[in-house]
Amino acid sequence: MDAKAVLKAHIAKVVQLTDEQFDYVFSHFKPHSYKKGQAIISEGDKVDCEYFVLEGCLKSFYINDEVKMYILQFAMPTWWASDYNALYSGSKATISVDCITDSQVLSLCNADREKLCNEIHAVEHFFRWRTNKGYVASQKRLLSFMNNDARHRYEELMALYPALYNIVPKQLIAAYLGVSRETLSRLYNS
Amino acid sequence: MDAKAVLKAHIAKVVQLTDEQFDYVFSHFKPHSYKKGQAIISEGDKVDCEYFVLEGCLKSFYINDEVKMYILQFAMPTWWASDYNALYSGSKATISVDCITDSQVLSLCNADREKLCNEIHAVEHFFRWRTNKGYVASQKRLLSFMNNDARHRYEELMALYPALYNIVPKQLIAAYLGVSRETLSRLYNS
DNA sequence: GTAACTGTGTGACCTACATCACATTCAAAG
DNA sequence: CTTTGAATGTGATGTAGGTCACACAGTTAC
Repeated sequence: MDAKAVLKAHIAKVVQLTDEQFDYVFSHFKPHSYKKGQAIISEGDKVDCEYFVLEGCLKSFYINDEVKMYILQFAMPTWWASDYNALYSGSKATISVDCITDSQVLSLCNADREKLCNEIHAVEHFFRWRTNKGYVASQKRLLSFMNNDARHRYEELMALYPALYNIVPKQLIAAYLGVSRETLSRLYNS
Repeated sequence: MDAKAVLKAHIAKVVQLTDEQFDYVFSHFKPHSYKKGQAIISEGDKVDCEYFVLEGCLKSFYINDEVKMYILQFAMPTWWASDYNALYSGSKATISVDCITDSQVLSLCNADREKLCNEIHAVEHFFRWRTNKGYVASQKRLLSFMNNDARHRYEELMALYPALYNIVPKQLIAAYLGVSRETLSRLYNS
């Protein structure tokens, strides 16, 4: 399935666009190929775009003063990633995004998204829906953080996204769970 | 300022509605008065509405199997609260909402919100904007949870919402920070 | 081949915070 | 004014998980 078909199917799950509307929407997306390890957004960058994953796997992450990394999100195919705070507010990136594996993505810049949302009501509806999803997922993860210990969160993650286990180094899984890699190692070896 | 004016000012910060449009939108909101301690959404309820706070203070919270409470959000005037997962998905409430102080709120039911979003493009834009805000705030809080210790999170919260210190029992602040009330007590007495 | 680098396991120790127990303060109700 | 109960403070002790140190793969670079 090509980029266009993937995006079309993704949007069609939520709203109906005519073919002309979709073609118009799609014309605002730009395809990109990235290699494993390549950065898409780095701390301090001006953030203009968000990214829709076609193939591969991205991560969005924060690195603190002690150079410890925390992963906000793994982005698999048909997921979106960016530093949304920076994207919406126009501030510099504090969240970075890079590639865990070789990846194909489509970029959509903020101005174009807003333009499309303004021009096509259904597109605005789509993005409201998508952000809702993200919001609810984020709340759930927050609760899981408060409520559950590391083992529980690990099992939750593996149940939800078993594919991650093979694709993603365990260091990164630890950084997503908010534990040290040593602790994670001890968790599943017992 | 009456309910109508408060909501109008709140929406006007984001989108422009004509007076007729706003009157129409407002006609879908219902005013409610609640007493301190009164429940608005209880675990297991069918969730039909979200709530816009005019006066007072609500909390949305989760209670786990060991009857420990975790607070997702304090809702002050002009904030919104509900169990959004249940509201959007039609499932039963796992998140509860109740009143920390006597409160005045406006309710908007899910079907009406969707209807209004569909009928008036600007309203859909408003709700997309609002959910964006919530999403970004939730991500920030998640990061703070992973990155910072309890003292840091406490100071962050007090810097952001100093008003909470006077209004909200410290038990509840602890439940928001995700620490025991004993730990919180030790934190600010040193 | 070997070097260098990145990822992972494992032991020894340390710390932030939870839990339990009880004392105290404060506010509401009689 | 007294009683009751909720909210808060504080000590003693337990534990999940962090940190540091080092060993041992598995890859990539030469």
